[in-house]
Amino acid sequence: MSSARKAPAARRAELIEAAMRLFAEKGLDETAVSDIVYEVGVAQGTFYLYFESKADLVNAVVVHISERIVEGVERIADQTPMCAVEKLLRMRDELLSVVSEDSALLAFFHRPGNEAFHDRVSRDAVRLLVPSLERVIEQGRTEGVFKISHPDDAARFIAALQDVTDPFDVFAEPERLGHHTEALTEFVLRGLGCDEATVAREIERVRTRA
Amino acid sequence: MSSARKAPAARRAELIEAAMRLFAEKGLDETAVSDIVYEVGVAQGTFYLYFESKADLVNAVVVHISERIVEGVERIADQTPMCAVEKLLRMRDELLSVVSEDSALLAFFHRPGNEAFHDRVSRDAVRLLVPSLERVIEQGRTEGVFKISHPDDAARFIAALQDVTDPFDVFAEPERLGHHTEALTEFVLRGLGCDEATVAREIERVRTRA
Amino acid sequence: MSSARKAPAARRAELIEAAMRLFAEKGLDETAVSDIVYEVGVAQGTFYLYFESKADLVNAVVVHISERIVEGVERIADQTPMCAVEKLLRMRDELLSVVSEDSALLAFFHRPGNEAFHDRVSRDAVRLLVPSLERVIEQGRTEGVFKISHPDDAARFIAALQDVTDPFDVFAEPERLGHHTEALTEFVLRGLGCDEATVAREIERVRTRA
Amino acid sequence: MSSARKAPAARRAELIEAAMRLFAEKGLDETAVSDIVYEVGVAQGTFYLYFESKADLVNAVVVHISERIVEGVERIADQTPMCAVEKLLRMRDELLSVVSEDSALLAFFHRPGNEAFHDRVSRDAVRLLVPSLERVIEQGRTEGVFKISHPDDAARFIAALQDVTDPFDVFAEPERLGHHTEALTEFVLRGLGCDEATVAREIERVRTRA
DNA sequence: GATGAATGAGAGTTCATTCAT
DNA sequence: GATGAATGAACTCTCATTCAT
Repeated sequence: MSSARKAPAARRAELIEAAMRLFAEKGLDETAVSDIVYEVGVAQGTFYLYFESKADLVNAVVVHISERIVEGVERIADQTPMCAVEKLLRMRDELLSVVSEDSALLAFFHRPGNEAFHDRVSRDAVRLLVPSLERVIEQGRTEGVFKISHPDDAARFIAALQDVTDPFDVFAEPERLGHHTEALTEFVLRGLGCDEATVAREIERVRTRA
Repeated sequence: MSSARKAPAARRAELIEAAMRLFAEKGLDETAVSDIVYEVGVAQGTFYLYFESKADLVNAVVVHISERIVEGVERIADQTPMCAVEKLLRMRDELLSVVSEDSALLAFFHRPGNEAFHDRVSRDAVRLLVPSLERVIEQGRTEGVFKISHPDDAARFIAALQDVTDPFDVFAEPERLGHHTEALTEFVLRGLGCDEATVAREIERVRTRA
Repeated sequence: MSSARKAPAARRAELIEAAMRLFAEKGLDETAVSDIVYEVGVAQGTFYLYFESKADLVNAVVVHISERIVEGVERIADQTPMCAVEKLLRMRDELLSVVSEDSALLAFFHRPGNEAFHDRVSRDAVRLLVPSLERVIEQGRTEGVFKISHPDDAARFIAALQDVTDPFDVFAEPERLGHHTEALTEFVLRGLGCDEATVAREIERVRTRA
Repeated sequence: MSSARKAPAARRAELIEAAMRLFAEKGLDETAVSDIVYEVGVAQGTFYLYFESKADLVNAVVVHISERIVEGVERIADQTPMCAVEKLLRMRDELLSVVSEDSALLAFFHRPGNEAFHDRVSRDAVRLLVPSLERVIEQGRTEGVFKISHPDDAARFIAALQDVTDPFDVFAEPERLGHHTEALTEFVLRGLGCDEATVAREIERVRTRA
């Protein structure tokens, strides 16, 4: 296959991707290092040139996924001329879309035996999301639109709600997703203390979009 | 040890408890079936009289924990003469206390290598919690205190927020726990559309209690 | 099921029959004592009231089958007023029919994992068959129809040829069975030194019968 | 022992031979994979580099033995300038000698617990022998020396008679072997329809040889 | 960098057998 | 006679990791 010499980073990426494919197919514990090297077409020993251990690979996969998920969201948080509510809702959309549009990712998390992954990515993504969210909430307080007392906790709550891993199988049908999005928007904006006019306006926007 | 003949249910419980102790100590993967039977003082084969496999035991442990967690909460939801806000806050307290007060449970979930447990119990508990929450939210709508449009989604959000498994290490210090409880109360009540007077009153109650 | 007290011999027979059914289904090694007692509906320990060990049961099954196979054949050998050729051919028919008509027996022997059975029954049946055959051949020599020099060896050869266990899947289709029977008759009668007239006559009888 | 890296085919052969030695000593079921690897001096896992399972090794042993047995016999069947009777008798001798001279093979088959082997090798060898025998019988018919009507069935009968696995413990004493060989020769040649002169000549040859 | 045969501890699981009730 | 929970040694097989080539 691809046994010829290769740029180290490319080999590494190739191994990570093969691993993700196999984890999605067979689950973490059922996937042996030998399966991964076979998939890529390299020798058993080659694996240990790129990863210290299987656990090390698992870490790399967790980081890989978390980064992919958080990337776009952070960019939005830092876009300068945009009001907090707008940012928050765009972050929500970005997060929903990154997961719902990557069916490999969904398969990966849904696979029984990948619960450990789910948990670690979830924690990691939440951890990465919280600072961005906190900044946006703070901005909203400055703008006078959010009346919440503890922006840091609120950031955690919102991050937890956005939980990357589809807790309610909401991605299964578009209709459920629309419903869920509307309810989430209402709940979060109210939770942050928006006035009813803003809440109503944003729900209307969600509804007309679908 | 306890090798004499025993009522089947007692033996089973004994094995589940020994397993939980060891999982908390060494993690799921590092705990061998042989460790569990040694702890209980029975033969290797006895284990397979009560569980089809190690995975079957893990399921039993998940169910055992979920039930323990949800039990008290459901009782509160069904207490007849109590207003919805009161129920909701008591459910919150019950949930926080069942986890924070059982240090074995915390140890269990914190142990690296038990992420899979964490995830599965979390899902399971959320699933069990949602119907109770939904009933309470519906009650609150009837009472005119919650203005939320979608009680079912709200129930899911609240269940996810109460995530049994200590998402932010909030149980580590009492001070953080107080802070968290206050913020959570504010966020949830606002999210459900309570009027500001109620929110303020309940936050005050949390604050003075600590 | 049949857990009530029962005549010892009946219980034993019940266990042997259940064992044979399961051996036919799953093979010797894949059938556990626990499967057998479950099939009969008695407790694990009851088995050891009737058999010393699993090996003891296996012996009992071998004996059971061999006896069933050889029984009718021996009766024919000892029927007084009948010529040797007639006896030999009737023994052949009896042997073919006892196996071909008992599909359970065929299933039993065909099952991969029952090779050891096949072998032991085969040896045992051959051993039991030889004395009867020897007497018939001796009778044929006296009658002047067989010219063979060593009746004892010839008996062994014929027994081996009749090998109870369907070496060539000859029972699969009736047509093959007819063909096989004809060829076997020709070969054996010639092997025993019959004159060509007798051989031709008996082959004709086989052919017109079918 | 021989733990250094080795050509795969050599390793495989080494394992097969060690297995045969142990099977002869202790029987199939009493020989653990761990015994085999210990005998060879390699690690447990090494076994599974060369065989998928213990059953896979057993297959390999069956094939190994069958091939060894049949090899010489087939060579004789294909020797061009030789008459059918001569070929048949040489095939008989070859078959008897390959088994009688390899005491390891005899020990192997006699060991209680190796019945399954006996049976499988027997079937396999018979299967392999039939085509060669059929060709020789056909040749004999062309030469006018065999008068049999169904060469294919006859081939099967002869193969079954030659049953490699010592059905009557005939190899125990040389005298019995001589006797057996003589009787077998007589029976087979007559069975194939040789004229009495040929039968008498060949029996004489057997007798004077011993 | 790459190979892949070799490692070997240890896992989960089975099952013939026993014996107190 | 009958029970069935308990036994426990022994099994096959796995797989992350190493290292001489």
